[in-house]
Amino acid sequence: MTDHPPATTPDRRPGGRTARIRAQVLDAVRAELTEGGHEGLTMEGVATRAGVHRATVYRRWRDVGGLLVDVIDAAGEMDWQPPDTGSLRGDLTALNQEIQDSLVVQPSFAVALMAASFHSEQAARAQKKLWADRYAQCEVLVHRAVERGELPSRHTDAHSLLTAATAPVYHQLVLLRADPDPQLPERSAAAAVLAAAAGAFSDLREERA
Amino acid sequence: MTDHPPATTPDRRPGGRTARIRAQVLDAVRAELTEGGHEGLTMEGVATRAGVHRATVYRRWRDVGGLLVDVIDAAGEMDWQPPDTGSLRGDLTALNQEIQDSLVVQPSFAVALMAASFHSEQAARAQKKLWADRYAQCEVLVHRAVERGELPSRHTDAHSLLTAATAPVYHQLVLLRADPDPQLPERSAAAAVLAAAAGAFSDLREERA
DNA sequence: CCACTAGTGCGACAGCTGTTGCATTAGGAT
DNA sequence: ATCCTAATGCAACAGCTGTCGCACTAGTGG
Repeated sequence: MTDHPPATTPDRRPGGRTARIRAQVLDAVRAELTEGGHEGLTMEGVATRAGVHRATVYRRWRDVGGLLVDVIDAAGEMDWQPPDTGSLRGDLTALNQEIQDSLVVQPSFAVALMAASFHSEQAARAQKKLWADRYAQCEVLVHRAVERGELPSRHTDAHSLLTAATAPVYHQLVLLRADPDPQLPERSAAAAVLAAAAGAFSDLREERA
Repeated sequence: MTDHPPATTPDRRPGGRTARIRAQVLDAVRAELTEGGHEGLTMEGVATRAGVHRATVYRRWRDVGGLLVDVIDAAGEMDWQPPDTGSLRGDLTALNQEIQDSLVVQPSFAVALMAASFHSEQAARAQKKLWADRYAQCEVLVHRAVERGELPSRHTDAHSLLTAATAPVYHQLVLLRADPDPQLPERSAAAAVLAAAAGAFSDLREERA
């Protein structure tokens, strides 16, 4: 067995007990993660909280990284919709507010996930994919703004604009660990919109499909 | 002994052997960190590489977090100067380029430090302080730009501007783990300058000293 | 040169982590 | 209802991690 156990794809026997134990374990992971951060995430602790034997957790998820991958994938499966307030600035502000809220809550599941994804290569890949999906979903905000005529050029790099708007929030709260600024979501969104209006993200050299 | 051993302040006996062992251990930490990332950082590995007994490392630095604090503090002690190219956009571009270079190198000591600072509360504090110092140093870029008349208002929040300029680089490379974009440093800097020129970071409500 | 002692090396130890073989249970199929 | 077997529980095990007492080395001060 060189490849991983079918943690995310319980094909063989999808029946009651297996699914039940998987749910118990994933719930335990989320609980441990939000309570004690990624530090408190132990195979032992998860097994105990889930009421499952250690060996079972080791066999199905191999290590902490495997648990995280499963949790991240589960998070990606829940449907999520970007805000729609009627204006680009409003949308980006709402998005930033949502991000800030998820990061400020103590304890923050989102922060724990980011921190933990540095532990495991698999978890990092899973989270990279999750984030790519979310940002791809958000590109519709930019397209709507272009259709409304809020942006000067049709050649606006949506991803750059979204990154410029949201990155400061993550940077302040995750990396710099600064105290949350209630005005940051709006100010960062506004700054990105102003830069976009000035053509900062116009993408004339690369036609992205 | 409830408080930590005087790892950073070897007051009692600053003599040859103690200082020599500290240097050996810190060198070993940096080497292990850059080679294997924060995953490969083990007390055992550091001790072996430094040619020192495990018990010595445990006694003086207590755990991996203690090692990281000492390394981060050492990194903060080396003097660093923000770029001075003659224009705000040039300065921010150069700064972003410097950041991107430090993050793109494989293996990246900077990324390993960030990842590792999620492990330990002490390391997180040390790095928060280091980053605050660096950003405070960079505020001179904004002040120079104001004096040159590149910015419309004297009330420009330097920290917000700097964050807006640099955050996307960190976000792309550290959190989103995207492939490095050689144009990102300049584009992000340009976007921040445009936003600042449009008054996005004017701070009229709070007079910061 | 000698005495003092902080700091280090050494080895043994407990506790924890992850693995493995075997017995048992429970979901699925005939 | 009964059998089949995947999945789990159980327990013993090796390996690693962190701690501690003791001996000794090497700065430090006289």
